[in-house]
Amino acid sequence: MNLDEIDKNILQLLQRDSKITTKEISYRLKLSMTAIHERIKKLERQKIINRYVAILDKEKIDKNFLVFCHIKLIQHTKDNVSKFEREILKLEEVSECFHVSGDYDYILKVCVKNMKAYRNFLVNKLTTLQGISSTQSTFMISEVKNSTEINV
Amino acid sequence: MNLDEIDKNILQLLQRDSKITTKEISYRLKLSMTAIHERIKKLERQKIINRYVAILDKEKIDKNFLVFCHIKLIQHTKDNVSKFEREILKLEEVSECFHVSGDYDYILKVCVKNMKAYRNFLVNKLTTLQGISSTQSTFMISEVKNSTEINV
DNA sequence: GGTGAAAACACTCTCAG
DNA sequence: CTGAGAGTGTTTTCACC
Repeated sequence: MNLDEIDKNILQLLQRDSKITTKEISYRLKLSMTAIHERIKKLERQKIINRYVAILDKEKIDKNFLVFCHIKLIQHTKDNVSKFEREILKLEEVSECFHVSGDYDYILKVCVKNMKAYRNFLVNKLTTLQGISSTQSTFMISEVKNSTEINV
Repeated sequence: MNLDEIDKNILQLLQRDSKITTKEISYRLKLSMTAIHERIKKLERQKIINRYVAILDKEKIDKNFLVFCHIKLIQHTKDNVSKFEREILKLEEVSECFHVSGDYDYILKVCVKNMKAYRNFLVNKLTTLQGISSTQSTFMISEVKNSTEINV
């Protein structure tokens, strides 16, 4: 896993724009195309680069109503937890779900069209799951920063 | 913006794997390469596809300590808010920041190496910003789902 | 809207050094 | 790591449905 400065630079560039060519990277980092190519392939093999994805404009596809939903479970038995987590994976409105410490057990990031769609999600999907003790919704007013980039 | 079923299918495929070739898409959707190519270019021009990025494995690059940091501001004057938001953008540890309704003003998603690094971020970076009334940290125990895909 | 084909080009990938 | 060559995918254009 030992990443040198060149690897880190490559990862930074690819995190910002994965359509950048090895040619362009080799030009910027003053290395041959082959060297850059080998390094990228190695990073992919090591699964340091997990995948390449297209990021959409949430507003343009009418999914800009973002809600953080905090969930408490009734019991934290192994069965309850794993069943809940399996069900969450199936909900397409949930883009992220983290098991967390603190006042509640899970934080969900939910992406829908509007409040009506959120209500529908809450009433007909989320709260039909077994084992939920309470939910608390926090609504996004505006997006200040939303990046997939991590500083390496 | 009117997306038909073909556009939606293309967007779904590209959100899952942006390295998929137009050839492969045309095969799956039973359309010619030319048609697929034209549609992708249109989606890019319309900025429905915002960008293409590489997603890294947080664990492998030693940034798997994820914290949700809830922030309250002292005053919500325009100056305070815009200055705070500008400063947040500069913090590389903050991958996401949303202005939200509810008990606090902002939710930050912070990605660092470990608790020590988080403490350092909190003490030396975040809380040196002016206008913050309080912060509350919620730590990730485990990641259940973490997707960039949105259902179109 | 769509097809299919051809040509030009760019990038990826491999290999010898 | 480099440079060059082969292979593959992209991009554009065309005539046409």
